[in-house]
Amino acid sequence: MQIAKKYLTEGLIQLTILLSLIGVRVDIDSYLSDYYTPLIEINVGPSSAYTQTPFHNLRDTLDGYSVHPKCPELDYFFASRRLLDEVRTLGSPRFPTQLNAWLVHQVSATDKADCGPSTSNNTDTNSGLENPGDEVRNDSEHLPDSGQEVCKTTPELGQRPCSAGACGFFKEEEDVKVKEEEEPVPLTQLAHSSTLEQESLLEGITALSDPARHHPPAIDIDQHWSNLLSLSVTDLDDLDSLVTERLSDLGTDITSAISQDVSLHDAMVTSAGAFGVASERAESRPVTQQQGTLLRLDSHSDASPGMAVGLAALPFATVCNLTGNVSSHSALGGCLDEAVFDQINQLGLEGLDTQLMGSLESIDPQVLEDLDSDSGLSLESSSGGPVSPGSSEMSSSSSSYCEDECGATGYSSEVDSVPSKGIMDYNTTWSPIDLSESVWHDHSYSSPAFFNQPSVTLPHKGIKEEPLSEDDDDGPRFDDRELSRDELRARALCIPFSVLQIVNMPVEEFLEVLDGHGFSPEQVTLLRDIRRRGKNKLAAQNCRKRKLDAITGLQEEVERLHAQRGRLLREKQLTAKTMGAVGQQIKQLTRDVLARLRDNSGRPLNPERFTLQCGANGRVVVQPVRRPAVSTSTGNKTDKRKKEKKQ
DNA sequence: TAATTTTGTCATGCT
DNA sequence: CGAGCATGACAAAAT
Repeated sequence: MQIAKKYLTEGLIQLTILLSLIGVRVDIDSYLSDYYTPLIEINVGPSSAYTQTPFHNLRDTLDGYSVHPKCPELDYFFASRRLLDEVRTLGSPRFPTQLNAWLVHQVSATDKADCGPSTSNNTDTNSGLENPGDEVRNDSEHLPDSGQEVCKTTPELGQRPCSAGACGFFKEEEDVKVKEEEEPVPLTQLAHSSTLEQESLLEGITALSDPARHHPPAIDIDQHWSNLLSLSVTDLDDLDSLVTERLSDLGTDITSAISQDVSLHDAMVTSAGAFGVASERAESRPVTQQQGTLLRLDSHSDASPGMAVGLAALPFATVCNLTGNVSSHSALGGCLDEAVFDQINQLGLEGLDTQLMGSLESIDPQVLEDLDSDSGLSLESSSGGPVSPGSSEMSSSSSSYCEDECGATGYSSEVDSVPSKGIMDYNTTWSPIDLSESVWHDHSYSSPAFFNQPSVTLPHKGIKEEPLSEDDDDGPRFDDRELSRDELRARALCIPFSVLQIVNMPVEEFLEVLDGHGFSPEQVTLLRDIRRRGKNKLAAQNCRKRKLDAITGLQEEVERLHAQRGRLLREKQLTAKTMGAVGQQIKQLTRDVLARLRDNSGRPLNPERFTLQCGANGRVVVQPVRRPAVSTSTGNKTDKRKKEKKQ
């Protein structure tokens, strides 16, 4: 997995460089950080509780990166999300669909007939997966290992290795483009001229094109490519949720939805308006022929590699979206849009999202039960929060009282991440896109569509209770014990607001609700209690989180001080040893000097009775030993005192 | 089933 | 004065 991750990361970087050459702006950091960091925070997030800070306090400062002081990490999140939103706004419409890539191989002119229609025949999911033998056979026929043979048999193949390299794994794109105008570049040559990673990746291409050297089973080749290069490109928001929660159910449909032959070269040439060569070639050829002759990116939608779907696909998803968006400015971009994005729409939106909707409608209540916390109020740090698209929507909202900018901020729980009945009824403007972007990732109560509902439209008496009671399909299975006590109480008193609404709405709106709906005193009391308990629950969670952090910090401080103490003790021992050595040298010197001195009667001085004293002016004076003896005695006394103190 | 941890709630003080 | 936050304490639920 690490190797695959390394490949994909490096591939992403190279592809980013490539795209930047053709004028496509790609912000890797935002994607990588936006995607991976929340995942980290889900599991070991250092401040998941801090992110629960009610965000309506932050709504005015998010764009300015001024976030809650307790949550400094959100600065990074919000900055990344802002960049992501900018990228998303580069092109519209946005396709929350998936796209599989990137098996790169060569297709001869005789293969056009087979490959070309495959681009349009999107419902065919076996572009390389179900017919691996055909792939190998075609490759073996048209892709001999010799580059010269490639030139002879398929004069157009010279373009494809470049495109293969353009798939993200070659650097000198311009050079290769020039070469592809002059002469075909053999695959092996390209592979040898690249970096180690390129060689590793292109090794598969060579293997495919060289049946004489490698005769692995076709399924092995396909699996190899699936593991290495089959990158299921998924929308950033619903990626991990789809993987983790619905992969088993939707795997087949995802496969069918995203398996299509997408010509990256189309996108490249389309986007590479700056390259005259590419533009000329693009204009000189019919679109259909382009699709047939250009590099073909077989989408091997092997749905099995979850990590390939979950991790590796992400950067490429953004790249694909970007490519599509940028290319839409040109004529070929239009072709690309029509040929690719329409299919993506059909397959991805209609297929996947309807599948999601259907699966959500028929979702097992047990799942809800698993997701639901005891009281429905859980402090789950939302993985999708930082990347939740709801932020942009909410930022423009003026009346929302639960602007979950960071996704985990506010009164959140997993229970509302699933469209449970009571919540679904408020979500009158629910759409598949909203679902795919928020439901699976945003584990908070504060779904944008949900909380952006004007409060005026909310209070339909019993509107929350209706679905709970009227559900014929799974209502009875939605057990009451899954509701929190406050939810049950609110239900009992027919309060037309959810607990999270009550807790998250601003105090002004809360007061308006209390005054303007004719609630009974019991209802008002319950509403206040629900709000107070919900606030306090979050406060308690934050408090505990802070306490744990404080404990951790103190433990680290203790360790640091222990290390410092050991260091100081060693230093003290060394100093004492040095001082002892110096004292011995002084004593020896004193004896030598005194032995050379004589008293008034000409006798040598007794070293036991005299000593040398160094004055402040540098003069050395002979003194009787008494005074030094006194001083030493006092020194001993102080030492004894110190020792006693220590004991 | 007991021990431990987690979580929700209440009371209280403070801003 | 009320709302909200912080936190200790307690109890119930979960592990």
